[in-house]
Amino acid sequence: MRILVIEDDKDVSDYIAKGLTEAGHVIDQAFEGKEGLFLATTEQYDVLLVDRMLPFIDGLTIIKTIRASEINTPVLILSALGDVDDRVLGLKSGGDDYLVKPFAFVELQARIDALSRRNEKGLNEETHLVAGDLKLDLLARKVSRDQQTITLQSREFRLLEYLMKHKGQVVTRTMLLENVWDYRFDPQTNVIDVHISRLRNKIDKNFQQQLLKTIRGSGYMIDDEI
Amino acid sequence: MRILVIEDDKDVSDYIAKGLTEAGHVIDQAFEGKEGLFLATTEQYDVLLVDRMLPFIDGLTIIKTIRASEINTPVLILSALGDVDDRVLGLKSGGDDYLVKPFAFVELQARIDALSRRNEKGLNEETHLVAGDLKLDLLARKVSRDQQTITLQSREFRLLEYLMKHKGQVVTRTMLLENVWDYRFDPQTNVIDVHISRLRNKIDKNFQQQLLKTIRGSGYMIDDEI
DNA sequence: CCAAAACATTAACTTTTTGTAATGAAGCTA
DNA sequence: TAGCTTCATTACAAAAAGTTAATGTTTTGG
Repeated sequence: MRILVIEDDKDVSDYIAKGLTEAGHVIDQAFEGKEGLFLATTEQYDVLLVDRMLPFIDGLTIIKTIRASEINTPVLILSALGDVDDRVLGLKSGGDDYLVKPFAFVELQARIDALSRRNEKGLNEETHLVAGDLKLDLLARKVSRDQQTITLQSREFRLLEYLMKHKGQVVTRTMLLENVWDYRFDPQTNVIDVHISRLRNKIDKNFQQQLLKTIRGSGYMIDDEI
Repeated sequence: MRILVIEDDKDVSDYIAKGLTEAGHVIDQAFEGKEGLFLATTEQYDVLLVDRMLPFIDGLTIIKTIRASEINTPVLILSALGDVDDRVLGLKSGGDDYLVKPFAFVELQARIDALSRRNEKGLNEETHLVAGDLKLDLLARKVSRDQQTITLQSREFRLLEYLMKHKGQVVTRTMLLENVWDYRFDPQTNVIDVHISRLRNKIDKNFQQQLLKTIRGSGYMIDDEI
C-alpha cells in the first residue's frame, strides 16, 4: 500500500515511516505543507496521514484543498489537539479519521487498515465480475478471457452478466426469461438455448476449462471450481 | 440517511436516536444482538452504530457476521472499553471507526458524516453521471430525466456518456468520432448530426431546460448551468 | 437583407442483432 | 438398447439499430 505521511516532526515521521515500511507499505514523507499538498495531488496514494499543524500550509487546509480537487483518498488526521471540537473540525474538513498524539502504533495500523479496506471494496466489487480467467467489466462493458478481448452482443452480455452474478448457483430458464428477457411467460421457443450456444462459442470454445455448464433438468451455471 | 443503532442501553439508544432524527436521519433501533443482526442483514442502511457489549450476540460478532455476508455498510463501534487494544480489536473485526463512551454528540455526528461521505463517493461517482435532472447510471445502463425513464440505443448511450463525462466542456466532432465511433478519419457524412438530433429528441424535447447545447463552429456540450 | 456556412431533420437504405424453426446429438429410463 | 426427453446447433427470417443522403432551417458576416 502507498502511504503519504505529512508531518513536520522528523522523529515522529520517521517512526511512523519505519513501522509502516516494516509492515510492507511504501511510504513517502513530506515535512511541510506545500510539499505534502504537491505530492498528494500529483501522486497516487491509498491513504494520507496528515498532521494538523504544519509549516506554511496547515493540515486542514491541505485536506480541504485536495478534496476540492476531487481527490477522495482516505485521510487520517494526526494531531496533538485532542479536544472534541478539534476532532469534529478535522472530520468536517474532509478527514476520514482522527488519531490523537501520542498514539499506539498498533492503533495507527488498525485505523489505516480500516480506511483502506473501505476504499478497495466498493469500486471493484461493484463493477467487475470474475470467474476463473473470465472477466467482465460492467462499466466499460468489456469481456475478456485470459487477456483476450471478447465482444458480446448486448443480449449476450446481459445473459453472461446474470449468470456471473449468480456464479456457482444454478440459473433456471425461468430466471433467465424473467431477468434477461423481461418475459413473464414462456415464449415457447428455444431463445435461451440459442443464446447459450452463441455465448459458449465466444467464451468457452478454444479454452480448456468450460465455465458455462449445463445442469440437465434445471438450467445453467457459471462455475469456476474445477 | 438511514441509520441502525444497535445498543442495549435504552437511554443511550434513545438519546442517539433523538439527536440523529433531529438532524434529519431515519433511525432504526435494536436493543439486543439478534435483532440487530437481523435488521442489518435484511434492511439497507447507510451507517450502522454498534455497541460492543450486547445481550445474546456481542457487537464484534455482529460485525464479523455481516462482513462475512459481504455487507460493506460502514460500522461505527460505540463502546465503554477505550483501551488501545479494545479499539484495535474493534477495527480489526471489521469496524470502520471506534468511538469511546461517553462521547460528545457533535463528534458522533461528525464521524457518521465522515463514514457516509466516504461510502457515497466511490460508488456513485464512478457509476453515475448527473447533469441537472438528467441522470445516467453506467452500471444499469439506464437513463432518466426528472423521474422519467428514457431508453437509449447503444450508440446514443455512448454518445451521451461521453458528453456527460465532459460536462461543461465543448466536445468537438473529431473527439466524438474518435471516442464514440472509433473512427480515426472523417467519414465525410453527418452521422454525428443525426445521432445528436435523435438524442435531443429523447433527452431534451418535452423539457424546459435544454441540456445539450450546440457550440456553433466548435461542437456540442452538455451543460446544466442555465 | 442576402447568401454562404453550419447545423437539424426526415426518410430510405444497409447492416447488425435477435428470434424462430427445423434438425441433430446426447442423456435418461424402462 | 429403444424411445422419450432435454439440450445443442444451424440456417433462415424478422426486427432493430445504424448510416447515408437529400432537404430544410438557423445563424452570421458582408
